[in-house]
Amino acid sequence: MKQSIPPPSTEIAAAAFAALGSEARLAVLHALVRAGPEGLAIGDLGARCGVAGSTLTFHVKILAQAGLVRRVRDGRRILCAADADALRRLGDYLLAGCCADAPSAEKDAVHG
Amino acid sequence: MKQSIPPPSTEIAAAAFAALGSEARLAVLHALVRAGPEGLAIGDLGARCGVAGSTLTFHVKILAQAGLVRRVRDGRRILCAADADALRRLGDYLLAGCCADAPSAEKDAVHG
DNA sequence: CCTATATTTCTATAATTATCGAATCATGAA
DNA sequence: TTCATGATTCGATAATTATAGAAATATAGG
Repeated sequence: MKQSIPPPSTEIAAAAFAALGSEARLAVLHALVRAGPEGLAIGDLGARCGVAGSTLTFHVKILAQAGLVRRVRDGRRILCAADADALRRLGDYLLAGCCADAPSAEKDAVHG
Repeated sequence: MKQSIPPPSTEIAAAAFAALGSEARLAVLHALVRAGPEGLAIGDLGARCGVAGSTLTFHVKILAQAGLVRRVRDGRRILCAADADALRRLGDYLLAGCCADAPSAEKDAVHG
């Protein structure tokens, strides 16, 4: 059963999409999604994506501020993990309200 | 049955997300999704979103180049409509390959 | 052809974003 | 405390993006 989740404001959704709108960050997120709930440390991400540590910090912070990635300290490392629920919500946002304003079509259908 | 669709490259997906990463464009897209398959003309979009015509052309072009919106001429107007399939694919992209690299968890599950 | 309407192109400008090295901070170990 | 490691902050720079007015283009109608 699908629970009802408040729709994010346009502002928040746009920030989340903007966070994904960079090849570097999308690569980071994809690595985290593939890594699953245990996540990866910043350093591991840097090794996989080939960018400087300070750049990684920059990108991960943007993903975290957008609510798509969570960070927890583990010793001297920071473990990052993708927030699967947030990603699902964001995906659902894309077609939310589909056809609600359509003049003659059936409402809430997903048009093709 | 869900048909298998080739995953977009990181580059293409990032461009699509970047296209959505603007409040103005997200408002445009949302209006088009709500309008359904018949779509809306540039001028109608301008009226709803309160931006100048040249700015609308700019944003709609970015959405179209990202493959999220289609444009067809109708007399002296340009009708724009959201591409629901593209939006679905983009939503699916977010959790694609989920947990594939996880060390001990079940594969392809959506972690929470 | 002339006019009106709808959209696009051109141009300029303001604002934001991405990148990385160097220095700094935080943690754990000897 | 000293050292090593992992991450962040700072500062500078290059590149991209958003915005809109003015001029140009496209279409329809008289």
